[in-house]
Amino acid sequence: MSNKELDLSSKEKILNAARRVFIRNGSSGARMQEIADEAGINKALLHYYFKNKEGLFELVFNDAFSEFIPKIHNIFSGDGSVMEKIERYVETHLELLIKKPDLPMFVLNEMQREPRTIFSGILNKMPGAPPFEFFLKQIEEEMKDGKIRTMNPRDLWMNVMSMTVFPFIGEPMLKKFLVLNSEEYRTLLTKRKESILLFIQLALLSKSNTP
Amino acid sequence: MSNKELDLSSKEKILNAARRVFIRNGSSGARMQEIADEAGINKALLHYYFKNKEGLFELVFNDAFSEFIPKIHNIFSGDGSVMEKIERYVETHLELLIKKPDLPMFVLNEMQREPRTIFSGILNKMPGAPPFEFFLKQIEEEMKDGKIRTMNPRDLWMNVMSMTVFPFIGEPMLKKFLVLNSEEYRTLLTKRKESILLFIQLALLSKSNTP
DNA sequence: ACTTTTGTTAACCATTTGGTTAAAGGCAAT
DNA sequence: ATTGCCTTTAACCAAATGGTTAACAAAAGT
Repeated sequence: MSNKELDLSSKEKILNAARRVFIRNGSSGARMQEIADEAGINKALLHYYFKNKEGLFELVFNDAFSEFIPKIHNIFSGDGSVMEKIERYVETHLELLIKKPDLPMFVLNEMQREPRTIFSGILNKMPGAPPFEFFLKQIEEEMKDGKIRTMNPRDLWMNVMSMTVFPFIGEPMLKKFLVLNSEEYRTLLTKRKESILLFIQLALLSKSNTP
Repeated sequence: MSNKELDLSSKEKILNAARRVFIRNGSSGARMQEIADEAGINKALLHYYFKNKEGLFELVFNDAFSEFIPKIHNIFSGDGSVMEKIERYVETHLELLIKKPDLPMFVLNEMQREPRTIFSGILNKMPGAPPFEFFLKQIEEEMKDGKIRTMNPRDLWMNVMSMTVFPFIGEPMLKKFLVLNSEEYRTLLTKRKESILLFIQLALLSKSNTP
């Protein structure tokens, strides 16, 4: 239990501890006793406030999306050119990722394991097809109009998300490949926005030189 | 136990089962009994051939790198321009990833949890700094010579790896964003090589149009 | 043939782990 | 003070889990 939490309600202390432990150890690696210890309360109190491990996990997992989803929804439902939306997405997501760098590993790992019934509830809170479908069409339009270079819109979008998120998931591997220590790596991440957007602009807006 | 394994030695059957179970459930989610069942042998036999869970995990984990590391080492120690090396990397890695799509999630997830002592052994089998450092210098050279566009070499390399690996880790999320079902997604992945390389070539070789 | 070594199993064990219980504190309303 | 309600805890429990044992089966060596 961190010092700042001393005056929080027990329920809050538990939730915060659960968040840390689940994110650190994963759903199956997390121990209820460890959560209780880290919250500074008795283990029985976990079950007083929350049904069971699964229930506590669901809350933590759902909460992991709480900031992300509305912001994303906002960006892709709103106005703006493709490039503007990409810029806003990269900026917004990077900001979240730097605040909570271990969230995507946690989320994607748990999602891959079991397409739980749980997820039906959560993923339906996701923007769902409409805004994304619209964005993909918007990309096609701009390509047809010659505003950006023509390519598979889904590949473009896959590239944007990959360059944004992967550095936070592949850190241990990338550090090796880039010959950087943790501090240098973190510094690199803080300058990541400009670097991603430059790369995308070059691919989408420059005059082709290749066959 | 799959049909093809009926005539393998028990040790091999165990290793194969362990691979599947560890990759499916992670180190902490895997159960020795599940491995035994999936191998079609008695649980005690696990401990006859392998010291314990940790030891079995190590073997599986190490083996996950066995194909990757020498191929990578080969590419980056060999001759060729930056663009040629990138092409060979993307092609080689994609080929491995399509064969074993769930390996990067497994590996990166386990690496992030604990910088285990185990890893010292494995990661030292990694090419280590030398070939990567050389490649980064080679990138700088070619940039200085105007052969490819100038940017932070590490950002470039981060982008290349991200676009290659992330689609295999972020599948559940990307499927939502791209409005694709599993089959369509897999089809997209098979055409991924050309799409990544096009994107990189545009960014590195085209004439700039932007401020 | 028989002895030794290797492979395999059912039964067992100790510990861990998620979860419960019953009792005790704390505290506001009466 | 007493009642009743919410909070918190120590002790406890049953199931799951990693690992061991001792006996049995199958090869291999002689």
